[in-house]
Amino acid sequence: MEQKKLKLVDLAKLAGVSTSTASRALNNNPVIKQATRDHVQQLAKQHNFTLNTAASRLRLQKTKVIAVVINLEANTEQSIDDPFLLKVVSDINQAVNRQGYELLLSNSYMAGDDWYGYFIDGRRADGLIVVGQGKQQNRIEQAANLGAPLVVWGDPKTPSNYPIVGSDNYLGGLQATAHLIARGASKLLFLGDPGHAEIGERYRGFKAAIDGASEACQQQTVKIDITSQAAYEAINQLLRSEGLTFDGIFACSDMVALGALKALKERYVSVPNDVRLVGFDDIGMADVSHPSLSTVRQNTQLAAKMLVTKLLAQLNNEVVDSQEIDIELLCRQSS
Amino acid sequence: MEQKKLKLVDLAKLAGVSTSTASRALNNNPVIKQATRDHVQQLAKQHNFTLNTAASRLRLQKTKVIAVVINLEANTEQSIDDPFLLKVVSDINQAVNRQGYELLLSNSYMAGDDWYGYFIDGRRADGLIVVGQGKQQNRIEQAANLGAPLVVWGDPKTPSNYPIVGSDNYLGGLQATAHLIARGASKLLFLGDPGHAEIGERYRGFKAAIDGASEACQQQTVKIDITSQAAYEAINQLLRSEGLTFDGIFACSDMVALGALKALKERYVSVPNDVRLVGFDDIGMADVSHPSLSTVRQNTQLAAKMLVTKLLAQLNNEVVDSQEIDIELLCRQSS
DNA sequence: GAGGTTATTGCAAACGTTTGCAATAACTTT
DNA sequence: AAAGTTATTGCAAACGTTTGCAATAACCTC
Repeated sequence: MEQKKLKLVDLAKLAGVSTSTASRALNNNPVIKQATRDHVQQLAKQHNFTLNTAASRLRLQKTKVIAVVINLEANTEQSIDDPFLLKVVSDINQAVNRQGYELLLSNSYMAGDDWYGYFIDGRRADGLIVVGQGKQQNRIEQAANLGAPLVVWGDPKTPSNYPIVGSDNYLGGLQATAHLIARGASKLLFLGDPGHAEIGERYRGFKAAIDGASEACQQQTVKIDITSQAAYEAINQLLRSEGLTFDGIFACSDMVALGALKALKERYVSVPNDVRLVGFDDIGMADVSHPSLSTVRQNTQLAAKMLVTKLLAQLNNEVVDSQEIDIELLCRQSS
Repeated sequence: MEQKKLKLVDLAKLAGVSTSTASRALNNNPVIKQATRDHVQQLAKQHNFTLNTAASRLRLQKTKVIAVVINLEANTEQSIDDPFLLKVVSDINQAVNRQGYELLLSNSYMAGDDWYGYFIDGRRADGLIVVGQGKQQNRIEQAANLGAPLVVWGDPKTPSNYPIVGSDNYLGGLQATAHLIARGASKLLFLGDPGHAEIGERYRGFKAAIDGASEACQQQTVKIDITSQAAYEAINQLLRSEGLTFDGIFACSDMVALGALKALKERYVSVPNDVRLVGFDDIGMADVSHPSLSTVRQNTQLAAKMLVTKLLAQLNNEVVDSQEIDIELLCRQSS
């Protein structure tokens, strides 16, 4: 069982051909006679031969690996726990695999600030997918400027020298808020931090919906972190100090919405009767929550596919640009 | 900006030393004079020099990479969406990084069946962390037998030729169920598939608690997949066909518990008054749910640390064995 | 200051692939 | 059957590190 690792030269010897022929045969190079190819390949299978990727990468100067960098501001040292982000990563993993690439999961802890050097020069990956635009995109910009093949999951409306794939956050915010208004809400609350790129767009949509409403609406914004905990506390606090000053909430994410929902329920504010609530993302829990959560669904699967496609196009020296993914308003019980 | 990649030999030239000295200097080899080391290192920083990992790995015969294999039965082609599993991966990522290793995220789609060949022989990683024991562990066994450094997140009680790290599922099930009984439940329902390794242990704990109860208890088991959807449907179905035949549920996971909770609420079964409910995992949502979900907390952070520690020990040729992680029963509103 | 010891550096080989080019084998064509 | 083509294979170099060993430089000791 502890047999010596079979190298290409050994396989070649077994097949009675030279190393070069063996190599070409494995890569199905048509210059090699079909019979020889079959023979070598069959032998390889039989001995479960595997190429040494280190050697192969060194020679080819490419890795067939894509690095996914989780780019969170505060959480640098913490593990992420927003299920939505993890879902995005998982979908990217799928998409990457389907293209025959491997996925190196990384973050700034490992990569430091010089992503180009670390990943590209360091030959750890052929390209980068950055998840989370963050507030400061200087590291991304730098990597892009140095010529790193790179795509970002974020807000596509952000002007940038790199392609961004993401949902139409503006439209999402607009539709969600318009929906709240249509359902009778007139005192609207935005829950989230407009300083964040994607959320800022959702906020713009929120305001646009209010501006465009036929009836006059009040509005307020509570700026919080994107966690259910923060939302829970913020709503609690607000209810305690000001009472029920709103009848519609557009939460910047489902986790935030669910935190708000909990606070509301605990204080016997009925959702959707007293307050209508819409979230963003459509995480699995949105449907399971009670009342089920109306939300703006982000098509992460399609997005992941686009991200990878655009990245591979860059590896192919094509120029690609940002792209918006359609969102879908899901009206469930909370609104 | 599109400057040529600096190689070690170039850096050496800049520093006025030989390649070998440069190499040793970068690795802080004490055989090199301190001044020289400083000089080279400073120069490296200044030019953000990065070693070519492909070359380095080829030469060193190790990668400084750990592969994490998501080992799910059905979902092979689907992206995972159980937030708990994703949390585990995220925590492993942390732990791996802290040890200076990178994380290759993989699954059977890429790796095929011969994990030893693919990862170890293929020099893609130095060791494997398998997440999810699954029902059939032949692939794991095979890899372990071939000598792959490998640890598994699963049920540590399973006899195996490889180390397993996981929670004390039996005790968790026991405590959760005993807690339900202590709170007055006597008609108990187990929600989950006992055929699955870890869940089987939870089920054993469930039964043991009932056997050990001072009062006689009824019990029933509803075998479902580990999804909130399945739980929702199962409970709905059960209520419709049989009515409320239980007053305590031990769900094999939080997602399952939350699915059940939704079904109960929709049918106006009060939790915890009519039915007491305990889940397993302590995902973020457990606390945010309303009523908040009592559950058995799994210490994924500690587990991740242990997994990595044990894997590195194996790389160091030490022999390690399975280990159980303490669980903690969290009594919240649902029970 | 000669001989011995130790601290520091450099030479060159090796890790296992892939590929340009040259060489051979197998066919055509006349 | 010789000469010209084309199909198939092999030789050897290259990818960029790391490291055993030999070489040199620096330092002692008497």
